[in-house]
Amino acid sequence: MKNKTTSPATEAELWERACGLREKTLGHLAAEMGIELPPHFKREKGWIGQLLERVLGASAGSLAKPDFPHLGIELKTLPLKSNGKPKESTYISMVPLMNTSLLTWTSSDVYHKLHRILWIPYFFDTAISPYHWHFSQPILWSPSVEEEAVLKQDWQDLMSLVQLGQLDQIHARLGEYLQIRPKAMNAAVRTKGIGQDGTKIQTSPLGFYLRTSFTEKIVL
DNA sequence: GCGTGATCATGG
DNA sequence: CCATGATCACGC
Repeated sequence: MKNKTTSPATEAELWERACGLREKTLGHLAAEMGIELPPHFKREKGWIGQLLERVLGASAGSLAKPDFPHLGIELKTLPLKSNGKPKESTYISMVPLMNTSLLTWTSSDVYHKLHRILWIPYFFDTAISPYHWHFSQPILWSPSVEEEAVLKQDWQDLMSLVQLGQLDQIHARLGEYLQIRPKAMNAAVRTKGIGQDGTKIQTSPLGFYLRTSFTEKIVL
């Protein structure tokens, strides 16, 4: 992708740009940026997110950052079903598996990423070409006090399993708003973690995700 | 290998 | 139909 928008100076400017996306099609937006949809669209799972980074002027690439560092705002695309509800869970960040003893909720990646999010919803529909998919009304969101209390509890519960060497007991059914699922190229990928006896083991990389039922409350 | 962007594909 | 567990692409 070639064209890249300059970074928005203020939250208001970012919001203006985001609202300009409303009702636009994916194909139209790509054309404006001088790029084409990839031929194997299904395999390029992050393509829309990366397009929006460019369109809205987010910081480059895969650095560990909020997408808009000076604004403290994270950018997330959100696929919607035809009924307007989210189709998928939302990836937030990797689960730290080593050296987590001093980590707290407010010092965690999850806390910082969820502090403020610009959601760009779009209608996901495999019955038509992705070229014709429409963006919807953007949402600038921060968790309520009540929501953050639950998120914090989920994070603490899940992280305690990580710290206690109980990785084998972690699965996606745990957590009310937050869940942990694999996050890797495939199931053969290994990283270091804490095992049952407290020693270092090789294990699968994991990620924190927001449940679809939680993001549904955001878009409704 | 790790972290960014996520959705895919199948079993229940 | 749906969430879980698995997977895809890319930068460095």
